[in-house]
Amino acid sequence: MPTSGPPRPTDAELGILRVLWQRGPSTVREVQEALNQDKPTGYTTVLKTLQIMTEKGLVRRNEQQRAHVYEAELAQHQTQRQLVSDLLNRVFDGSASNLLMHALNSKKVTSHEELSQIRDILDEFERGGK
Amino acid sequence: MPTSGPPRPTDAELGILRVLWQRGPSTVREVQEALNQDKPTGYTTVLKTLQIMTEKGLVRRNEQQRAHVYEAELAQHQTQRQLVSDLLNRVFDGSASNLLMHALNSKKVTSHEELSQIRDILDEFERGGK
DNA sequence: TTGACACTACGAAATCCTTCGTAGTATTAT
DNA sequence: ATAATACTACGAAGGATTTCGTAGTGTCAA
Repeated sequence: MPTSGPPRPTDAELGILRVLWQRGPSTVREVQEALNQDKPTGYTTVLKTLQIMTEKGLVRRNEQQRAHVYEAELAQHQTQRQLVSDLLNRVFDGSASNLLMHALNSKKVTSHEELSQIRDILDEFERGGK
Repeated sequence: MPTSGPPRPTDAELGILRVLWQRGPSTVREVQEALNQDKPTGYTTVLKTLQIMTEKGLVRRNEQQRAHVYEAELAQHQTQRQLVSDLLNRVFDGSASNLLMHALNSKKVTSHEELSQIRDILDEFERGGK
């Protein structure tokens, strides 16, 4: 068994990861400016958090340039899977149907497109077995 | 606008809420013994956490008896909705289909019953508009 | 070369989370 | 009545999270 991957990211860490997924590898400055669109965040706050995330294995750091370049260790979909799996177990006793029901109900609107997209996923899933 | 409800429960708090949802209104002792099935937990640890949860509005306390009786402030389904809505926004950019896909993939097995149950939910949702 | 500027490293404060020990009070059994 | 027992309240320790200031160092233009 391989070593069991990075831990669940905290709220602030997730905010940074979202930027990295969207922008790709980025400097502290770039991340900070992206976060500032939403909410004022000090430069050294972002720096420190990224340093901690490096220790945790949530991001990887390239030190070739003076301004280090950070990138997410896991792809977005891997973290998404980790977090939804966590919620499924901790809150929904593993019931995916229950989870979906609450997801649909919690949204203001759900388009017909999205619903048929979900049906496609179900078909795919039922056929492929996997 | 009404005051915006209790905060997101932490991990330990969620463990206690699960017991309260399952057992109904319970004393500290009862909660502690239930938690001990899974993982050794000190009595005063449970007590203290329940006191904090009372301050946060996560549980309600009935002090009629010497051993106070606690019950969850929100029904299980309300908290489930809160948490899934949170995850949907913070991690999935509101895409329910994306969330479902990861939920299905993250499970070891998904029965045909569960899949058709999910289809029922979709039908219900599409028809009712609600 | 030297001053302005940008970047990293680090320490530390403020808050939260989790855990547990101790003190105080009430109940129960002998 | 008194000792054992059960319960609440409270403080505090230890760790994690989030934030920011300061120091040190490198880069670049005038």
